[in-house]
Amino acid sequence: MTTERIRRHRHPDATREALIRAATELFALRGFDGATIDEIATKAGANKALISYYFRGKRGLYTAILQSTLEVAVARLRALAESPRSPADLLREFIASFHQMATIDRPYFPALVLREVVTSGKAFNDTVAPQIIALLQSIRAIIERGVREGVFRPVDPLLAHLSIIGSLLFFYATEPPRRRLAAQGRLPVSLPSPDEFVRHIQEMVIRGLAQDRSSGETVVRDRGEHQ
Amino acid sequence: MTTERIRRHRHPDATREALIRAATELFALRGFDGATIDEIATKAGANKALISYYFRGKRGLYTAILQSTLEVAVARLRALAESPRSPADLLREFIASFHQMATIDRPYFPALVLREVVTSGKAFNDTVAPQIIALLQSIRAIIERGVREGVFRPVDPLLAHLSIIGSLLFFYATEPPRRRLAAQGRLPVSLPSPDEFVRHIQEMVIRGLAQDRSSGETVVRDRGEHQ
DNA sequence: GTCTATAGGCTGATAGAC
DNA sequence: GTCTATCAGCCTATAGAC
Repeated sequence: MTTERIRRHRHPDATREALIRAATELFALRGFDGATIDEIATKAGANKALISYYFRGKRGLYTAILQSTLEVAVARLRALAESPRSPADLLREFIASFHQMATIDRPYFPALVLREVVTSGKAFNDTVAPQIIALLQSIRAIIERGVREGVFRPVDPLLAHLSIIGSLLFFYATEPPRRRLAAQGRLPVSLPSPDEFVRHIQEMVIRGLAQDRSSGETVVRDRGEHQ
Repeated sequence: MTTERIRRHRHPDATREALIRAATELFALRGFDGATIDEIATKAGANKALISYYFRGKRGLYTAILQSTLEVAVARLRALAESPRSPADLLREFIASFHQMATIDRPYFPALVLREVVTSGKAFNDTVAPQIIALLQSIRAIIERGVREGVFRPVDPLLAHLSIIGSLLFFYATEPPRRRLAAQGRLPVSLPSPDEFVRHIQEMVIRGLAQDRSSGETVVRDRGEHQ
């Protein structure tokens, strides 16, 4: 009974998934060019030739990771955008959901995506762009509904999308270096918890988008006793 | 009268500056590892050996660019933070100033900085971190004054700083790919002008930070005729 | 499926002529 | 200051044994 048989019996694609996990972290940390297949294989506890075997090379591994990561984000947000709840609630929940993904489910997702968008490398046109546009469409639907219903001021949906996504990606992608600076005692302020960030960005977005009180024709009860 | 003599006579460090200009763009576009000294030299119309001559190698060129770029940003923001004008005005002006820098003065600054912060590479600790902290201190001073004066709600200055800077860096760093998508007709929305973005982010920030009306003890004149 | 060995390309750096 | 020529190192990919 060899090691290989045991491993394969327990989990069919253990090696494949180990490679994906290791590569996700290294691509996020160092970028496509900065990460080497040697490092990736070592970290995954696998042989580097298996990257070609499973993914047809380094680029294939990278694209597979990007694709599957974005798919999850797109599916989540699409489901949210179709919900009939209030636009403000949906944005709040989107931000909370992003937080869950960026800290628990896919910790390296923000750095990975941020990097790829800035680079707009070879994977961008076919793999990334359509997914980014799908994300935009979902946010756009929520915002436009909010504007129609008179709870948001009339904002450009693309601009709103960019400022929300930009804040989120930037915050989570820069968490590791921020933690490092804090640990070295070089930050002049205390580090807020991720929960505090979620609340902060929710407040900034909702307040930033909110329709001015008593200035529209839709808002009527400003000083009423109940609601 | 050779070509070299003419060039040197016109401008002492023409080659040095051509290398910096070319490298800035390529580092911003492809990252430190993605840009090659061959490309940089060709784009600059210089010989690649001159990178070692002027900057002691590729890394030295990169660090020099990062350093000088951040210095400019830090100096500008520091001057702003020391102004006695209203905190809201200062934030508006900071955003406008960032826009000026990101579009005219140093077009590749956002992508370059965003990349370096995400990577937190070798240049980070000595060159980048102190400058980032200096930027934070300036924004922090403005925000804290606004909170003291009762015009901003009590927010964590680091969180406010991150959401402002994150939006700005992300927006300008992703402009080229966005333009490309729009040119291909693949964007489902029209592309707002940079001016519209400036106004949008100014509104989002000021509204997001504003103290709720008629809820603080500091705000007195809400309906006064003058002031 | 996994591994070893190796090929082949590209990259950054520099010695030395001009 | 600039350029040519060259080198050593590293990187990805893969053929072929197991």
